[in-house]
Amino acid sequence: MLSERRLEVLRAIVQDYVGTEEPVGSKALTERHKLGVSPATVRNDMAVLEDEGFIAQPHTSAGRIPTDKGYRLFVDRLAGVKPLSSPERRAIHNFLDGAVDLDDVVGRTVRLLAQLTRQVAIVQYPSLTRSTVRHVELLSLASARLMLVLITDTGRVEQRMIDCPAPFGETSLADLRARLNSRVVGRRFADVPQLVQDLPESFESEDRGTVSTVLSTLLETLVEETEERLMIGGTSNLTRFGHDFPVMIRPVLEALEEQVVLLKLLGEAKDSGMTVRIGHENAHEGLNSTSVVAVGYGSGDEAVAKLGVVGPTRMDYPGTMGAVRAVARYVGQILAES
Amino acid sequence: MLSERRLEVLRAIVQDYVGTEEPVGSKALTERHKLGVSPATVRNDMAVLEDEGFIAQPHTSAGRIPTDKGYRLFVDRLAGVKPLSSPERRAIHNFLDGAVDLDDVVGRTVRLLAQLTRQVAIVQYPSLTRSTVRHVELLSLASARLMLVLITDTGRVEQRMIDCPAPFGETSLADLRARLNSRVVGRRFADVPQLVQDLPESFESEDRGTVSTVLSTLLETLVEETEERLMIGGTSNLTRFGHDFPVMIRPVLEALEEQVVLLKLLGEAKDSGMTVRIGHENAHEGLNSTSVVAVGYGSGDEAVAKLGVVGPTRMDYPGTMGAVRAVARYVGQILAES
DNA sequence: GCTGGCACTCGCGATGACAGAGTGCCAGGC
DNA sequence: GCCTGGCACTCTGTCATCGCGAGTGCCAGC
Repeated sequence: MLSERRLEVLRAIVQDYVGTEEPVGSKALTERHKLGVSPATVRNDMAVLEDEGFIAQPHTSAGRIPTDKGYRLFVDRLAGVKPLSSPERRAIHNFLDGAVDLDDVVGRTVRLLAQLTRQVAIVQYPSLTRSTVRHVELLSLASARLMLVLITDTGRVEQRMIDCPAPFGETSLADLRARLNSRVVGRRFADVPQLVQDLPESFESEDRGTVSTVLSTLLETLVEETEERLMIGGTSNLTRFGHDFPVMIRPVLEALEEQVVLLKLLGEAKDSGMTVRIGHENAHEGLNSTSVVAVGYGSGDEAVAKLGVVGPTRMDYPGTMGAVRAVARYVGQILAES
Repeated sequence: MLSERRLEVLRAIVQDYVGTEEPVGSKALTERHKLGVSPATVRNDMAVLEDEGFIAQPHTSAGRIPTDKGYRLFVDRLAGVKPLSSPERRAIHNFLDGAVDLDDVVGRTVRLLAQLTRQVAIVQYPSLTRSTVRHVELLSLASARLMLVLITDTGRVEQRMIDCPAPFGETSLADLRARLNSRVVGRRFADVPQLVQDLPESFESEDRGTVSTVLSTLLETLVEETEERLMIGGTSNLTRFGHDFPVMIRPVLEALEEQVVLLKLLGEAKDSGMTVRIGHENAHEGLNSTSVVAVGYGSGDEAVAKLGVVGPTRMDYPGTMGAVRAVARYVGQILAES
């Protein structure tokens, strides 16, 4: 077990390194922090911390920098979540309140988060899996061509074209529309399949083919759209990465372009509470020198999606976590209201 | 006027510089290209080209690199558009054919373009300005709450919530829906306002308020959505920029994050034919060291939106132009079919 | 267990020498 | 008049050297 003072030394190292981007030595530490001991003592502590793998020296006789393990300890035991300043709070409200639709909410959120944390922000669209159906609409575009529109409680709209096997009259259409809605409105996506299972049977035989087609398209949409979408922003903050960034930035940009990678990244985050993944804790290689701070957000108690930021392992964890949490909460509220 | 050979020298310089990324000297030129003259002669030609401002030397006694003006001449007079290879053509078809909806088409296009050109791709969503209305749908969500869904011929769907001033019956709703559609379906957005102008008058006085609200929301949607959306991709290709890229890349990433900037950028491109903007020809400062190749695309003869790529001024213009044009054509076809 | 002192290591920046690439110019040849 | 070969010059990039400063590890003493 590490003594109280050693932890204090680690905290000081992390804080200074995050601030200066330069390896921090024993003398500088005692000057900037009131540790109440001499540099020599700090050196001994540092030697221990290095043995334990919490810090490392880039070269012999340079200062120390925290390792991933060091950051981990810092996040878990030494750092709290820094609450936002009230101007920052106000900024969140002002910025998000003007949103007109879901795309807008997500877009604003991503920009806001990037700006607050000065890092790359990722916001997942509210997942359809846990959503409920607000409305299903069927439109007749041509005699044998329908359009299916699905509206969710999170304000998302999906549409699909349907080519019917046979012409489908307006009355049948109205009938199907009404029955469909009475069964699925307010229900969760997951429950829809069994709720509509027997619908075709109640129609005239000539219409059954079309009804089945419509239903299968609907179910397909539900499944397909569970593949979530997301939006990212603030990539220009990557230039803040460090001096050696040409080599670091490439794999990160590449990872950010792969939606699949990002979805997996967010997926790995815990459903509730904040998740911080540091450096090599990230499964994806390209992100081995980055940290990810992610949290779920949702309109009710349940998280419907996640959002977070990606930045250098050398980041201001308390501040970042504070911003991420605050934004997530407020987005949740916005969604609940709309 | 520049002699034939001088132009040939310029072409050789551009080609070599694009290939090697290094200032090209007279000796290297005569070795790699069969100019039929000695290095000394080429030196004289280079001196002239430099006087005219087509090439420059980074430092005294270094090789020459093309200036923006040099690239301009190259593009205008020396380079054709390189047709794609047939594997590339096939790739386009394979890649775009599987698209299921508009988002998907745009998403695939942007990825494809980034991959083909190895540069940053920008694809504008088909503009609603020149689009026509395929269908307008009105749904009643609650007694005094409606949802308006607008479907365009390019497959785009927009929805808006409407809070009615007074409850609105199902019959009135069906009535409004029918009349609205009979008037606007197949019409251009620009024509819609006058087509629906007198609609409220034909309704009962108690419903007029709601009808007006619906109409104004519809018109608002038409206008608002003329602010076009776009999608970008391939930002990791920015790392290919050059050696001095840390300083170049930052403003570019920043510019790419500003949709407004990009829309203006595409807006500056000619409506028909391909537009190439080189270096300082771009109005936006951050893009002064990049070139933009853009072209309109559309489902019919008319361009409904634009797409293009952003890359270093030192880019393979013929190849890039070929790829951009080919992709634009094929996307146009896809849109026309759907 | 903390502290001050001391010798040692190592990275970094400045300096200078050097090779290589490229230029401009000039005199001579076709 | 235009092209060519030759030559002197300039500049960059690289490499080795060197001294400084920061930082460490260890040890003896309190």
